Amino acid sequence: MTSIQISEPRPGTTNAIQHTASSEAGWQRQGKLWSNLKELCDLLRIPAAPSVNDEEFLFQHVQFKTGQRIHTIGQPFDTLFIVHSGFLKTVLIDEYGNEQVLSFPMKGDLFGVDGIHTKRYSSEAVALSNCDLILLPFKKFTALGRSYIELEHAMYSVMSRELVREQAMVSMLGALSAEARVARFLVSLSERFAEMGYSSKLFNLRMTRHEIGSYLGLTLETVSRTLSAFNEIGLITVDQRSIGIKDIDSLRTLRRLPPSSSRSKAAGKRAREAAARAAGTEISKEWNPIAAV
Amino acid sequence: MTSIQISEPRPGTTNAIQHTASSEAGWQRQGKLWSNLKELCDLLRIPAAPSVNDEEFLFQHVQFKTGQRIHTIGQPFDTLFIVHSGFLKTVLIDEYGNEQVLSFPMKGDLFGVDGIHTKRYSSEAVALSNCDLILLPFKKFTALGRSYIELEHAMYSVMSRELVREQAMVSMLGALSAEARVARFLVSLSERFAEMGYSSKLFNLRMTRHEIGSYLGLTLETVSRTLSAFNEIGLITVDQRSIGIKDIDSLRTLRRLPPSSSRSKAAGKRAREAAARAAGTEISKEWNPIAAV
DNA sequence: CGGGTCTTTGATTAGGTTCAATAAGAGTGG
DNA sequence: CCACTCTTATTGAACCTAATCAAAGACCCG
Repeated sequence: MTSIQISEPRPGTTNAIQHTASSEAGWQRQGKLWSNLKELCDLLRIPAAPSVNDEEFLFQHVQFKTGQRIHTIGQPFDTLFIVHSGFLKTVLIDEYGNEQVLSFPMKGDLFGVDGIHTKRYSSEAVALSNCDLILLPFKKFTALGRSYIELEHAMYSVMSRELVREQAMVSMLGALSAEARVARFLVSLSERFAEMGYSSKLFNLRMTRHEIGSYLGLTLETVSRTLSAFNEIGLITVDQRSIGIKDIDSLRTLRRLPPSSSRSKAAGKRAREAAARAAGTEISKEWNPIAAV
Repeated sequence: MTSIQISEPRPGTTNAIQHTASSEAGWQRQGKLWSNLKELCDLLRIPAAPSVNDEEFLFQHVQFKTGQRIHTIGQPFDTLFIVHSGFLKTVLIDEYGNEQVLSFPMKGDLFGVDGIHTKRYSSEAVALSNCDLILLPFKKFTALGRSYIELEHAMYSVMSRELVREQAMVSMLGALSAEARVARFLVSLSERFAEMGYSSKLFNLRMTRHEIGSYLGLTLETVSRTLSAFNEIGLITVDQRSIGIKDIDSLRTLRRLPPSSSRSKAAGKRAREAAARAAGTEISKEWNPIAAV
């Protein structure tokens, strides 16, 4: 959104979480200061623990501005975060300082989980827009889990969901073409926006082409070109950060023969069944990337 | 190892877990039938809950033979698995029947976690060798967690570790060249074998080139060629499934400029620091893939 | 308005896939 | 025990997708 990105002077360890809700009066008007358990569960899209409408357990909100870093790699872990509003990215940084985008957390997403194991965050989270986050002190949370079984289970569930998401990501990176990746990315964004109550047909990207590329294992040029190509064949409209979805079904089914790998003899069998459903052969030579699935 | 692979007629839902330890007498001699909590924690490489040397909680072992399927996609979830001995693979299967290998669980690894969220396994696990697995009925386990805090925390920890592993995988697929992926794969295998008490210098691959390729997002040909190339320049020796590690350090530091993506302006700063350490420039044009890190 | 960031588009290159053919094992059965 | 088959592995040659290099345009914010 803006150009500040990462520009913040790396808040020392605790500093990052000190933007308590009581500062920056202008911004906080539109955000709540505390949420109860019920709201948490709703936000996380997990069956709310009905027994715990208890008002005594409240979780603090914190606001971050575009470009601010929520936590850094190696910082001692003690808190999980739930996105109440806004958009972020989580990134890994290699020894050359290159960023690898891992996820784009948005409303209802949990992040910080990677810190549990080593007691230090293994990734970095940055606000891509002004954000309202809910703090989940891990100790407090596990303690609560012991009293409220549903909550504990919810935690497992959310972590499992994250794991499945990562698996899907691995699968995508391992097996899909550039166009298919971009297409799926758009579809998943569209669906997320729908869930959040925004338009699924017209929305603004909160991240740069570079960040999308990193997330999808592509270069920013390829992302840009692919979006332009989708635009030309009428699947979407593109104007900078603004995306209009014109043909979600084509986007959803767009793919190309996996770059190979995969196909196993066992696959042969299953492929035949699948092929039946799929009906119609694969893609012509021309620029017509839409498989008839 | 053998050719049975996946050939099993897809055990109906419950069938898969019915190889109770009391069948197949010949094989079970060499495996334990039950493990206590302490052994579980040791196996999982997590700080053992010292208070729970309790002999009353025992977990059943189950044996699987090469090629047998432990669980299938969509099968109702109720059990986690810990590998006591043997080698497996977990795979996702797309609509064309293509396999995407997600992991190669071995001694001390937990799998089945992806089933928690949807109550159904989202992946399939297959034995690549004869295996001895420990069953962790999820209900029983969470119940125990409530009594033994350390155990609950251990579960979070292991799940977090899995998540970090997946993140590393995503990062690798998104940013590393084919040679670097294969090199890292060999290094991680070597390290795992060392942990398990085997030789880190000479070992047999338990999986096919095809499976490695799927895991690394490459074709089997590329894997084969890369191994041959490593062999030629003396990093390893290869003879079919047998791998000899000759220069682990070169394998560990081998990489190539990320295919792009990544490099951000912020990276510029960090890159300079990193470059200092890195000292020495990148790779010559010739086939000399070893960076001087 | 000016500098910086982000995006688009073109031309070229190259890493990795694809197709194809051969070889090497492993298991089976006569 | 050897022939036969099936799976797995190796290697070559051609092709193609996506990366790289380069340059210009759009947008944003001070």
